[in-house]
Amino acid sequence: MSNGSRQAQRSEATRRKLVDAGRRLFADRGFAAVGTEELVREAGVTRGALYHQFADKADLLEAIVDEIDGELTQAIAAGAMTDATGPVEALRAGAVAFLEAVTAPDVHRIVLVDALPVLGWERWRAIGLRHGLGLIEAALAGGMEAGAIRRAPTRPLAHVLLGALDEAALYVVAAEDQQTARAEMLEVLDGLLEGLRA
Amino acid sequence: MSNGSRQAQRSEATRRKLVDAGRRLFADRGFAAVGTEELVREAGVTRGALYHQFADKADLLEAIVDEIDGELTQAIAAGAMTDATGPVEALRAGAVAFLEAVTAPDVHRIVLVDALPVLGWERWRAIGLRHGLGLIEAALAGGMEAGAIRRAPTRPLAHVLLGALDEAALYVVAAEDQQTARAEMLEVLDGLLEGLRA
DNA sequence: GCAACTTACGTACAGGCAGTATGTATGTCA
DNA sequence: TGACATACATACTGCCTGTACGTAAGTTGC
Repeated sequence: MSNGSRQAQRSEATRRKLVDAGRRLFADRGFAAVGTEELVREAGVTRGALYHQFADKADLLEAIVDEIDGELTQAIAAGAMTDATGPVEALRAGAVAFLEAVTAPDVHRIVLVDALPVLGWERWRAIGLRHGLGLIEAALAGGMEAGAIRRAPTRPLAHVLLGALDEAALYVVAAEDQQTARAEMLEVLDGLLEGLRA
Repeated sequence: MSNGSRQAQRSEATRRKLVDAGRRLFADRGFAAVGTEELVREAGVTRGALYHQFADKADLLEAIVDEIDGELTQAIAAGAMTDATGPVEALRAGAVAFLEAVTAPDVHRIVLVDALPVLGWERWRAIGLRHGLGLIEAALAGGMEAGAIRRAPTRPLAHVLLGALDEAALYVVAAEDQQTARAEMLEVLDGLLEGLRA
């Protein structure tokens, strides 16, 4: 792959425009409700560019989900979870940060609502494994190794925890009073996480 | 509502045909991949009947989800959970039954994958509250009243548990070896539920 | 038991949208 | 600098949902 070539730069620039436009529009009105015509208009390119850069509309969504998930996980891992006193505390800090960040429409609408049926569970899971799911699984494995967390199959446990977090996020976003909803959810999640201790 | 009138019977019959056909086809290939033409052909009616009985395609999906969710919850509540020795045991029995029943494609594909973005979270949640979510919440409230479960906001807790169950179901269905996946998931869920005790 | 009305369904049409085929310009490399 | 590849532009096709309108079956007041 010719790296910094002018063509590669141009490609990358249009990909950026399409991904950015997709994030905005899909987050606002949902994947299905945004036509490719409006999408490329917003991005300042043509449909030809879209279908040159991506196989189809779902492929663009996959790129968007991957980016959002990556940013989110990166921020949580590098931020809240780093200076935790132990594995359980790290997971709790991650949950707090997650519920905080998920208020942004990008995350919940695109990643939690629209992505699953469009990409199918396999592709969706594959993205998660590279990011949030992987982070949780690593934290769990580390905690078990250190004797802080009761031993259990890490992969299924990570799935279950992420499922709980996702539903918690949707609950908070849809709540009329997000403040109390978030507080209640953190209390609940805290209880679950405490139950993980060895 | 004229009850047993011949018209009402006819209406109910075509509704049944449409709902049944939808369950089969949507479960197999997903909501978006099945056109209304094929749907009514399978049901043995015409598009006119479809759009007379339901406002739109999503409205049909809502009826299907409501029916599936109702059947599932009814079966679990009347079956596994009745002869449990306590609230936590009842929840565990419910989880077992749920993971067992969810292997049928109706449930996971339609209810867990397709329904959310089509109906939106509000409508989706409203259905759940009438069935599975309501069942869990009632079990939790009863357990807290009886002192068997640690006190916590029941509604958010029910959401989180159902989210965990849903993700567990998807995990099991997608697994190559469903037997071990289900066993692992039950072990994990059991741990979470044990953590609920007072 | 018939006429006015409603319900249930059939059919043809219109708009929109995803994906493709084909053309063109720009960049790359021997 | 000429052959080739990449990146994009545009026109077109098929599909699919929802709607408008027509018709037949059923129901109710008198």
